[in-house]
Amino acid sequence: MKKRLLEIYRNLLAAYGAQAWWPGESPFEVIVGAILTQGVAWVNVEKAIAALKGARLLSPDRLAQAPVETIADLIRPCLYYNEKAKKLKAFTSLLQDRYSSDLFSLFALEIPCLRQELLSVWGIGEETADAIILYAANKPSFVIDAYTRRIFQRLGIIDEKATYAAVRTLVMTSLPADVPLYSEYHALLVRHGKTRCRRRNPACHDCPLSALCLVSDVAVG
DNA sequence: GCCCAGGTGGGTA
DNA sequence: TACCCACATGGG
Repeated sequence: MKKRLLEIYRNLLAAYGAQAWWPGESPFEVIVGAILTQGVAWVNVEKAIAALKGARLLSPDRLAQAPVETIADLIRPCLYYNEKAKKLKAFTSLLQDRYSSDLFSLFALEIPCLRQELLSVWGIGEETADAIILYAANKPSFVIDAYTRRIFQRLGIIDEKATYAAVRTLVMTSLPADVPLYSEYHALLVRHGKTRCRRRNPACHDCPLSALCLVSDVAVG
């Protein structure tokens, strides 16, 4: 499996080049982006982050002090802005209550503890937690998203019923725990997914991964 | 007008 | 466990 996953990685890298993820000027900005991007295109997140910056609210303390209504209004371009304003507050509350608003105290935890701590926050699920661990804390935790599942499914690597944990474990037990590798791999999967493996698209023929596909005639969707 | 985008939580059977 | 729904903008 290791050989196969690395082969996929190399093909994607050759086809699309390095993706330079995650865009963000600070770890906190990465976290905010990770929450705001839930179920929404990144262009919308950029607008929201710009608005938060403009209002000088892009820091744990400032965000913790700001009313949810104010935050919601600023992040309106993102979908579900009321929900997401609450999620941002939930995270800053954790940071204040348990880590004296110090991000690096939180990041000092080992990956399993850090992951549990993040998952305990309302609004942070597995994908968001792993994105924060990988791209903000710079620790090796592979991010599984809808594209990853779809692509691996169409390649015949995973079952459509595979759980998040199962896919993540498969990848993490096969690949070395390497932050640059995990970062780039996830970014490339998203890039490929956007280009080729959208929900309604038929199977990938004529694509960088077609030679690696174990399934001859993949079902749509 | 329609589809869908770098998800999560809560409710029901 | 396994679905189903709410959340509710903006670009192609």
